[in-house]
Amino acid sequence: MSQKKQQIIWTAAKLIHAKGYESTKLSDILAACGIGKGQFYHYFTSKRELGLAIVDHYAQMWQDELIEGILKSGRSPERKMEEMLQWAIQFHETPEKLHGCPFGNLALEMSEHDEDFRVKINRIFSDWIEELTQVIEALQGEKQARQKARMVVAQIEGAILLMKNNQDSEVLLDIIDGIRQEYISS
Amino acid sequence: MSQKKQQIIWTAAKLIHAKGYESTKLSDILAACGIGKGQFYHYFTSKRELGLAIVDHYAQMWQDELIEGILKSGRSPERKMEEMLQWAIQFHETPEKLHGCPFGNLALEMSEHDEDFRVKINRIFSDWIEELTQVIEALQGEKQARQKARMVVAQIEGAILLMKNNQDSEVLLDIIDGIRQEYISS
DNA sequence: ACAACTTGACCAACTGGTTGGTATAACTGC
DNA sequence: GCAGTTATACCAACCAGTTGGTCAAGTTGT
Repeated sequence: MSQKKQQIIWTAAKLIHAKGYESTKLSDILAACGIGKGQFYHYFTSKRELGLAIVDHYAQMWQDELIEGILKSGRSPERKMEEMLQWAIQFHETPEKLHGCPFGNLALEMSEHDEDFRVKINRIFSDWIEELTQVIEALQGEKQARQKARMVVAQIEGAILLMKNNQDSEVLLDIIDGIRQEYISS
Repeated sequence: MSQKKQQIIWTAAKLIHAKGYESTKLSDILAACGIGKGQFYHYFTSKRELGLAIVDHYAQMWQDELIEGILKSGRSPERKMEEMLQWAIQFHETPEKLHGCPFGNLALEMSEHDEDFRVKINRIFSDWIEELTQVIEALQGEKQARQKARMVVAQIEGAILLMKNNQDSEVLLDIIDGIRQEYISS
């Protein structure tokens, strides 16, 4: 993949994260990338292809940072949990506006209308839940570990949603603290 | 408010819930309502006015069913919690496609781009958290009751998000069951 | 008669995608 | 080295259809 194509994906990813897929028009993307439409279509066959590439882009980031970098690391389960919580804060709490979670946003926007989007996003969540299940087993044993992993993932995603609605990260921090108390400080 | 206006709001609410605000075009709404564009503009000054009316519509529904009907009822706190969980399932799990939570969906779509939407939606979540705090105080005491209420609301919203992404309600049921075990079966 | 309701053509701007063409870089054969 | 060829990158006008909103006119109900 060419450098230019990567750049377009990166730039468009930020736009779509901020505004959503449908609300981000091709003209917005072209302007932000500083390219013409013909050039865009040289690299992508459609806006949809770009959208899916953006999901892959974020998926790779999460795979590297969260799955491989934290949950599959050799560190202790307590450490993993704490790092995951810190990562969730860091990833989603930016100095400017609070856009929410790219996967959560796209899941809600696209899941019913585009199966390819839904499946890609679902894979991310499933991987997260799967790896977190292992961490929770190590922390509290096998009993209902998967259910708990699901609950934690849901809680983080829900917290991010509330944060976005509040346009204030305090609620995310509060909820993350509650999760921490339940899994690490006990 | 006239009967016809109510009908338009009701019909459009279902559409926007299913497809999102931006993706639901005025022409979709007109077709579903069986009215002309001029007629639409007789009742609403803009699509945005309709959108806000739809938020009010759902807010009233939640106020009646969830806040007044469950959380502020005279029943025991255990009963209230259980009914809230049942309500959350019932409200969001429909036989057809799983659209997710109207407030969650709109919160993610509109919070950064329309302050009036954000504020209205935020009021719903705040009311919910406020009333749930009282219930949790009655169940487990005052210690960190608000944090816990926030955690439960986040968890339900996150669970709905995962359900939508999975297009399968099993994950919602699993997480609701986990919440139940934490607050009622203990 | 008049307010409320309804109609549907019209509007300018916008939408994602198409197209023919130009510019530039890389390659090939002499 | 250089002209010619090919491949890649880039441009912007064009396209048909769509978008939310406007408007003059007509119909219905009281």
